[in-house]
Amino acid sequence: MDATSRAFTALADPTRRALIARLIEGEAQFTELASPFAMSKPAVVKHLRALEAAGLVERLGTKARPVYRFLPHGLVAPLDWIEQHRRLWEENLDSFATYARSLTDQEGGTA
Amino acid sequence: MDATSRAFTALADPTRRALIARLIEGEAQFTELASPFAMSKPAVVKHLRALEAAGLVERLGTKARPVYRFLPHGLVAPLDWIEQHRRLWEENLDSFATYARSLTDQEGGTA
DNA sequence: ACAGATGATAACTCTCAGGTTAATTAACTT
DNA sequence: AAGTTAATTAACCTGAGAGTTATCATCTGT
Repeated sequence: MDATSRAFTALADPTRRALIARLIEGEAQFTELASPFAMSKPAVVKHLRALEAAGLVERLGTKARPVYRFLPHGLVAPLDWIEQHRRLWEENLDSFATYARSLTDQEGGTA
Repeated sequence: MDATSRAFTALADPTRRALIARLIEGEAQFTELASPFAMSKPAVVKHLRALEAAGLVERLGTKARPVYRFLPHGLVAPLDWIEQHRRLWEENLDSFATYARSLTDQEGGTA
């Protein structure tokens, strides 16, 4: 699976988006990260692993009491994809407008 | 499922991203949309349904020979989410920098 | 009217994501 | 060193996603 797909997949889950939102406030231990959610702790662990795999989060400190940190670079791939395609869309609109105008100018009539 | 999750889910699949990229070039019928892909036609139909459900694509014209069109508004929700959280991250960095500077200024030492 | 092509649906398989409980590991505390 | 707690891993269940083939419906052209 490519990096862009992994990033979009990671962001597709509301629990994972909430974890990111929390980590933007600052680093946190697992217990604090898991506390807002109704689900079991292993479920939260899996979400954190998905975020790690997508490069959105890293684990620091000891193995038994790690601290989780947000990695903003993980947002670059999905952001770039969306912005590039929005730009392509706008350019396409421009070129269509230019084309339509050239028709109008040359032939003096609407289709 | 909320709209943001649907949009990110739709964008998580490379086939669906390729369909969007094609539709940005202009409207297209089903056969043309499906032709670049190795998979069967029903598989492409399902991807198009996912894009419709996410508000990224609409179907126009007759039911039997529809034309598919890209809907740029479908990119708004995921783009907003990413940009908002990137902004929050930057503000958080700023506030941390401000806080750290205030400590340095007042107490004249590094922690 | 009917033959061919186009697009969609039905029904099925298979894999994987997201959840559970129970067991395990690793660090602190005393 | 023994016990406690925090975090993870193991093993399992279930449902949804992505694909298949076969069938059906609807236009189009002659």
